[in-house]
Amino acid sequence: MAEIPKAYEPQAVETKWYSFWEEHECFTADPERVSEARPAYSIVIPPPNVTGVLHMGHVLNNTIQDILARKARMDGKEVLWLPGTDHAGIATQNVVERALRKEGVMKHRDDLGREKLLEHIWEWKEKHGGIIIDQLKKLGASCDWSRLRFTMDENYTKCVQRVFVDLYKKGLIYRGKRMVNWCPKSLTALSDEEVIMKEQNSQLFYFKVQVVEEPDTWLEIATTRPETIPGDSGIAVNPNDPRYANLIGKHAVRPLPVENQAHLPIVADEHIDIEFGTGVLKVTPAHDKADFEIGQRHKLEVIDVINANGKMNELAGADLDGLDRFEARKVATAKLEEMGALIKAEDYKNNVGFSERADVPIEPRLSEQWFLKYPSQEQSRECVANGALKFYPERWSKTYDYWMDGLQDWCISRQLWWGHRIPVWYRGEEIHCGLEAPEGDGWEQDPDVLDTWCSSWLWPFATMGWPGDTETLKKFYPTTDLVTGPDIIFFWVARMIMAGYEYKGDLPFRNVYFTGIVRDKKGRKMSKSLGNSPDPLELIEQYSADALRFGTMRSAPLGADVLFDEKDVELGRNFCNKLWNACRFRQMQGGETEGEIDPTLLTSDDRWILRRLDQAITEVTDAFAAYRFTDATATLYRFFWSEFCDWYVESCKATFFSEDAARKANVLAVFDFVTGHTLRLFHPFMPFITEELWHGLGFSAEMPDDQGGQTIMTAHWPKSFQDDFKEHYALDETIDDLVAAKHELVTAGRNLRGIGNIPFAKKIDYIIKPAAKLDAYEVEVIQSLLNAESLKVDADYAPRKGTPVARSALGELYLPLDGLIDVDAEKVRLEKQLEKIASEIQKADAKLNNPKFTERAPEEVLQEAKDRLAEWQQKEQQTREAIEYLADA
RNA sequence: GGGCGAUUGGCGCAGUGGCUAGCGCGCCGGCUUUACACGCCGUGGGUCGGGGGUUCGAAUCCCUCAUCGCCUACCA
Repeated sequence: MAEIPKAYEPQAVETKWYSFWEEHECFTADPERVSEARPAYSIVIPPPNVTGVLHMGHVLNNTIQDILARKARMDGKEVLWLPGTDHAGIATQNVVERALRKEGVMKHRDDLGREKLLEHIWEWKEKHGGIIIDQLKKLGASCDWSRLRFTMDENYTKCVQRVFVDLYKKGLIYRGKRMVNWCPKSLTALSDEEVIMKEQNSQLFYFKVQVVEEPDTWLEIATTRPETIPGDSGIAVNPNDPRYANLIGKHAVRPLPVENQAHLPIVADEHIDIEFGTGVLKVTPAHDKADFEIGQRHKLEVIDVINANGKMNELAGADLDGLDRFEARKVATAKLEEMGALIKAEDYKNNVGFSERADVPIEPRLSEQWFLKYPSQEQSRECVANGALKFYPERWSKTYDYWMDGLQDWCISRQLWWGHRIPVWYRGEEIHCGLEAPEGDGWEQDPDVLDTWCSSWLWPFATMGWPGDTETLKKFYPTTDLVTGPDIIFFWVARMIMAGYEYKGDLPFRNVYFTGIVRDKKGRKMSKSLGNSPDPLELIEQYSADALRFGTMRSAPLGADVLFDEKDVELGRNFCNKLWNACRFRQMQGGETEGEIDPTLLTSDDRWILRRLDQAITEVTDAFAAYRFTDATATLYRFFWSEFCDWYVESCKATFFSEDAARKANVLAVFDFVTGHTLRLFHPFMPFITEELWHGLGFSAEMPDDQGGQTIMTAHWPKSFQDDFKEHYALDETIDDLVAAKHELVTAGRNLRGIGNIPFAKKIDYIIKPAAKLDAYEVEVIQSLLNAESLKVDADYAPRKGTPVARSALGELYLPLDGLIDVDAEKVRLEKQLEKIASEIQKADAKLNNPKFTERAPEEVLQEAKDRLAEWQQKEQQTREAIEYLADA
């Protein structure tokens, strides 16, 4: 047995064990090992962006996955945790382009051209793509790294293309000219999910237009976008609006001087909100989704006045031509005012869609794009509704269902270079969709690439070698659990489910655990600009990975956001230290670990801690089954610190310092039994320190060597004790009462020192008057826990009236103080206590005097209430006596 | 506009019909007690967001109001 060093040095220990696990292939999944006796457990990582660095969200997410994977291994399952990274189209291209501009390699991507830019991005990927993988290893992630995947691996790319071609042939993918969300900065179309609505402090401008047929009539219109007036091709009112009924079918003239000064038809459309503004809408079909649809209904002209880059064009008129859209808004407003058409401008809050990546307002734009009609919609809705696929917390299934109910076709083409190129070729009017370029000359491949999510929605099976019918796929698909954030429920989760049904005929995972969002302790979202996002690597450096994991899990309840506080990590660190020192203390006692427990030598404390351990095993195991990791950590914390260290270990000291070798050996055996179980219960949460201590205490010697290494990783998950075990060791309930009474007496006894302000270190003499015969062992332990010089057992003890006393079911514990008491302070304390007792008695009385209660409450509830009243009355009597005594003193 | 969630001691949370509403951190007081000051011992501190109802009994179930958060939405 190697000696456990005095100070825990996590950095060296963590590196050592991670290498050990990797060398011994502890993370490797082998489909051949899967059998009835050894079921498969699988989980695919939500692939982080290949250029990403580890943040607190990853820590939370991957710690949970690792906990699940490690627990599954201890349950005897063959575990595949499949890792990988995502090429993250726009994000990555942005990052690399920015770097290249900074380095002066290019000003704009057109300077380099497609091929060259892609070379640079690949180069970047090779250089930085491994960073986050190394960081996950630091965290302790037990992924099967031999299967590391990337969404632009050759095989993966083939999957993406194959699916595209298939859906094209099924008629589910089509090309069309539609209104899309256009990002004027990235110069690409975006899906609805990539647009984030943000509330803006805007202005609502009221201006007037003249009705052509009735020159005396002016219509007032409210708009937030006066710069698009040149793109207006109609005026719309609600058909049920009496104010404007007589104008329908007539025309109006734009106030802005533009080349094309046509008369705009006034149309009636149900979509117009009578209440809003003036109830009159200017219709700009080219620059607003709703307007486009109104335009379609009334055959209005589409006048595109904004270019792809967000600048106005010549159709906007000479005044606005070439201006940025926001600049143009100011100019247009000034122009309206100059013309006397502006009535007023009022402050107004509205929601504007922003590009998720480029963070600029998106521009609705008519554009030729590829769209996808979602496949397997019915099955995908059904599996969540009927519980075949479970969401944790369950309430997200409503969100899911709501979205599935209103599915809109997905715009999948992106005007980018980094990504999977669309497998379609054109030659004149001809079009070819296939895995290979068509035969013959003159074919041009579509320049666009696919939305990133258009590859990641295949992740669960594409990473397992699909479309080949591989062993991995057969054994590990569908996966067991998916751990991800609810923010990508539509982006990713829903789409994976649909792809899973469409291509594997089965759901992709059975359970989805939605983590909360990691916020700072003030509840704010973590962000670079706020600077409130700690670097997990620094936290690991300072506190250890185990501390970070435990601290995070301890404050991350299922279904709630995580308010991250570095204090939590500190607590994790402190806990590791406690664990470490408790094990060190064990080792300092010497003795072998293989000691068998002799049931005849078990003390009440031994039995009690075994019962507590059994309880902890049940609680932690149940918590796992319900994905309640916070509960599991709370149980472990309570059990190990409050029950094992604070009471059991302290009780053991009486034995350890005694001369009784047999008794000592038996306590050590119990101690080892408990720590052996505890380390295993902790292992999923704190893999490194538990492995170190497992070896340090010599438990590894008991391990089967079936994976080329002796490791706690494959030790069996503790099971709740069987009845025959409990019987053999006499672990019956009566133990709990005895030990609880003992603890109560000790705590109360320690409190007696408070009366005279006697420091705990001072050895003093207590006298105990036992209620029944008290074991010599119990007396010894109580004396030790009280740090008493002596503890005299005297069944006939007749204390002087008012001697401080502590009581519990075990008996009475006296501390003769002989004039050390501060009479006044003590009196105040007792008076206060009396008030509290009186109020409790009143409550209990009221309850028992209520005939409805006494008639209808069940017998045991009634009895409890009676007992409680009696208890309080007794306390009242005792307190009165003490006060009386003080008055005499 | 619709939906979801939250509201319990200073802070973060547990507690879904019945013990005196718990826990962690913090606060306060005392301790170099033979593992651990990243520690030990102990004390305070809450009319469970407001109001109403159901019930013998409500933090817990129902109604209502308030505040906060999240998601969703083509009110320009």
